Amino acid sequence: MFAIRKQSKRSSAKMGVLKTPHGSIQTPFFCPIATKGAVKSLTGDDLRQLRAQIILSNTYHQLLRPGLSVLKKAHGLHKFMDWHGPLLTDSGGFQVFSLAKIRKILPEGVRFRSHLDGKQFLLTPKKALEIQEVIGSDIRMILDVCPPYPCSRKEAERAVELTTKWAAQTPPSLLRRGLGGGRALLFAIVQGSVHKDLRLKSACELVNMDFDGYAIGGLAVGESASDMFKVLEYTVPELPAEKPRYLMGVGKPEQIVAAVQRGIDLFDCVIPTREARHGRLYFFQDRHPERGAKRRVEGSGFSYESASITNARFAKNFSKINAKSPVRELKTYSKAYLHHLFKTEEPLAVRLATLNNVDFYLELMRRIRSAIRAGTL
RNA sequence: GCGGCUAUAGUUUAAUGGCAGAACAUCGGGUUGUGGUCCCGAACGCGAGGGUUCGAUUCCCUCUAGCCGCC
Repeated sequence: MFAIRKQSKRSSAKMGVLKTPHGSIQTPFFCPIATKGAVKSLTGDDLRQLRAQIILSNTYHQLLRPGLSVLKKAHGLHKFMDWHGPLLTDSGGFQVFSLAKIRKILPEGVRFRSHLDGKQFLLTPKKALEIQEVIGSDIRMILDVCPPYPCSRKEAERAVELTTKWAAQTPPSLLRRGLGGGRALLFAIVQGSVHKDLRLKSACELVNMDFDGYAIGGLAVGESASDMFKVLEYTVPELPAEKPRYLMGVGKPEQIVAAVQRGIDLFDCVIPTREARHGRLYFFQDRHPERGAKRRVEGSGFSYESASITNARFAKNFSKINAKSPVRELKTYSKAYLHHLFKTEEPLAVRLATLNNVDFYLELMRRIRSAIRAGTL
């Protein structure tokens, strides 16, 4: 299921292959986000052109729209959206955090009042798995409670308690490993905010249940980057290295590199897609890494910049958006043209920017994997 | 040519005899398991001249320009 091909001697970074029903994934990898069933503005063909390995969707949002009856009739989200590679679904646990105003945490699950029509419904751990079954995802997440930051110690304790309790309700048939090659993978999520004892407790309890992989949740919700890495330092070693480790919702390129070095195999983040829609573009700076590089990524041998393409300096910059990209559009259009598209609010602007940023993140992961292979990370 | 109305930021405009506000545009910053084309910040202005007044963008006169009528 998860085979480690190379373990770094310099750090906890490792390279491997993760098998899923819709294909194998080279690790470490990054999931572009398709919460509502599309990586915003991109098609399935676009994702193939980008050489995406896997994408992420969301239980809560898929339940609301299109809803289970449509998804059943569509024979799952893969066919519906023309994406035939691996698919990961978040459980709805993040909406406990992001939609805090319209939900109530109960012992048996989370009661949401739909942000679309006000209808109430109860999302239980069992229901979350049933929805993910209908979606047909390859990697499924246990419903968790993602507390805000800062939060009281009591709130963090309760989040761990419920997350463990709900994980323990997983039907045993879903946990038996090695049965039927086509079985979806099931991951549990470690909580505990920034409290070491709670994180260790949460990790220990979940690891004993023998899930296919383990996620670290409740980070990148407002705490400082150094607090986040402190949590990783003591939490990651508690998670078995022979199973994939997933840092949810992270992050900036340098944070991904640093997390890989600490033993993380899998990431997702809205940064590339959301920032693309706001005109913030990511570029590698291979030619002049010293000059003008906004960020140098330690230990990885590359520099990058993120810049607002709407800045005046791009108005007459006729260099290609990305001459080296595997994506035809990025090799064809200039930065000046993309600048113009944003200034005039042409929808094509969002699409080209999204292609660029997803391409950047996927290339980042390819560079990380080759650095591990080369022994430099 | 005559009469009326108007003139405030690049644009559209608000208010005021005592610090001239906004929106869009401009310039810059932000965005972390997506309720998001969003959030934050900056620069930029009283058509010209004269008068009244302690003080005029505001009241008065002249000019200039624009709009609307009438010849």
